[in-house]
Amino acid sequence: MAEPSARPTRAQQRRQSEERILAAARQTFAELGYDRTTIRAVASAAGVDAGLVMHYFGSKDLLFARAAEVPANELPSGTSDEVAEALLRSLGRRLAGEPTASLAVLRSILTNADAADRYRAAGEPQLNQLTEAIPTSDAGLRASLLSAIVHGVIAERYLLNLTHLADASPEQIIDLLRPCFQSLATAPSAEQ
Amino acid sequence: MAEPSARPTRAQQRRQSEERILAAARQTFAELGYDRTTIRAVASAAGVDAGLVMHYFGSKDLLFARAAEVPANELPSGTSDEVAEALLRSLGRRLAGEPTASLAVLRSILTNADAADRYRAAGEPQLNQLTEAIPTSDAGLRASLLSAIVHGVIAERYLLNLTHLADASPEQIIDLLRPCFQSLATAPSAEQ
DNA sequence: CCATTCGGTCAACGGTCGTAGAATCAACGC
DNA sequence: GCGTTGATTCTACGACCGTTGACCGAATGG
Repeated sequence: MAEPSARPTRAQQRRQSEERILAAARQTFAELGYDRTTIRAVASAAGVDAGLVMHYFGSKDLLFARAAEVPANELPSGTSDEVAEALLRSLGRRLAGEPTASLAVLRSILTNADAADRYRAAGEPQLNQLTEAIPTSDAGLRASLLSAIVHGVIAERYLLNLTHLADASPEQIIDLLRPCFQSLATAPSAEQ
Repeated sequence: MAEPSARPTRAQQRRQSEERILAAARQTFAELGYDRTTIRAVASAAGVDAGLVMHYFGSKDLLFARAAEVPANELPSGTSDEVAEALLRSLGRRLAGEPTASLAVLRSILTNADAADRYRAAGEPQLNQLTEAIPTSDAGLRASLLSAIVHGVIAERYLLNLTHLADASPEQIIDLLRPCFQSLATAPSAEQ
C-alpha cells in the first residue's frame, strides 16, 4: 500500500492532470454536447486553467477526439443467431453500465459534424461483422436497422429520458427486443 | 390568375417575411442544430436583417419554438396490430417525405434543453395511444421501444447517413421492420 | 397633404468563447 | 548550487453571438 513517494514526480503530475482533464471532458461533453461544452468549463471541472487544456490537447476539436475515443466493442463472429444474441448482450451491457462514454459521442453527433463521421467509423467494423453474419442479400440494410435500434434505444433512454425505458431493467428490454433482433438477423420464412 | 395587386400590401409583406424567416430557420436548425444556428445566418438566408428576426420572434428560443412546431401526427386507434401497422406507415411517410421538419427538432434535442421536452411532449399522445392499444402489462415499455426504433431509424438515416439506410426505399425498410413491430405490439406466444 | 404607423436596416452593447503568449514557480540534471 | 526545463497560471486579443434601440422610408388613413 505504501505510495512510492509522497510527492509526485513531474511525469506523474502531467499524466494525472491529463487524465483528470479527459475525465472532465468526457463528462461535460456527455452532459452538454460539443458546442455547449467550453474549454473553460472542462478546465474548471478538472481543477486546472484553460490554457493548460490547450497546452496538452492543442484545440477543442482534438480534446473532443481524445475524449470521444470509443473502445470499439468487438463482436464475436458466428451464425447470424449467435451474432444477434451477442449484439443483444452488448446492448444489455451498455444499458447496465455507465452511460457517460457512449453518451458523449451520441450527444455530440448532432452538434459536431466530425462526430458523426467518427461515430460511423467507430461502428463500422461491428456493422461489417453483422453484415457478414446475415445470410440474406439485404444483409447490409438489416445490419443497419439493428444498429439503428440499438442506438435508438440508448438515445431514448438516456437523452430523451422516456420514463418506461429509463426505468426498465436491461434484461426486460433485451427480452422484448430479442424477437426483433432474430427476425432481422435471420430472414424468417418471408417471401422469396 | 390575375394577382390582386402588383404591389403587395403591408400585411402581405410581413407575412411573407415571417414565412421566409421560418423556412430559413427550419432549414438551418435542421442542418446545424440549435447552438450552431445563428440568428444572423437565418436572417441572411431569409434575405433580411437580424434585427428583424428579433423584432418578429422575440428571441432565438422563441424562433426555435416556432420553427420546431411539429404537426403531431395522429395515429388511428384500433387493435394492436392495426396500430402497429399505422405506426409503420407513418414511419414510411416520414422516410419518404422531406426530413427538414423533424430533423430540426431531432438535431437540436441535444443542444437545446427544451427541445428534448418538446420532442417528448410532441410524441406523447402517440405514445399513449400506442400504449393503450397494446394488451400486455408492459405496454408502456413496448410502446417506448417502438418509438425508439422509429426515431433510431430516422436518426441513423438522416443524421448518421448510414449508406444502406440512406439508400434503401421506405417500403423495403418498413417491410423488414414489420415483424419487429408485430412482435412488440402483440405479445406473441411468450412465456406468461 | 400631413401625421402616423410599421416594415425594415444599422450600429453598437455586453458577454463569452477559442486561443496565444508572456509570466511564475517548483522540480530536475549536472 | 544553478541554469534549465516543464507544468501551470495569468492576461489579453480578436471574433462572434444575442439582443437592443435609434433610425429611415414607404405605405396608410384621416
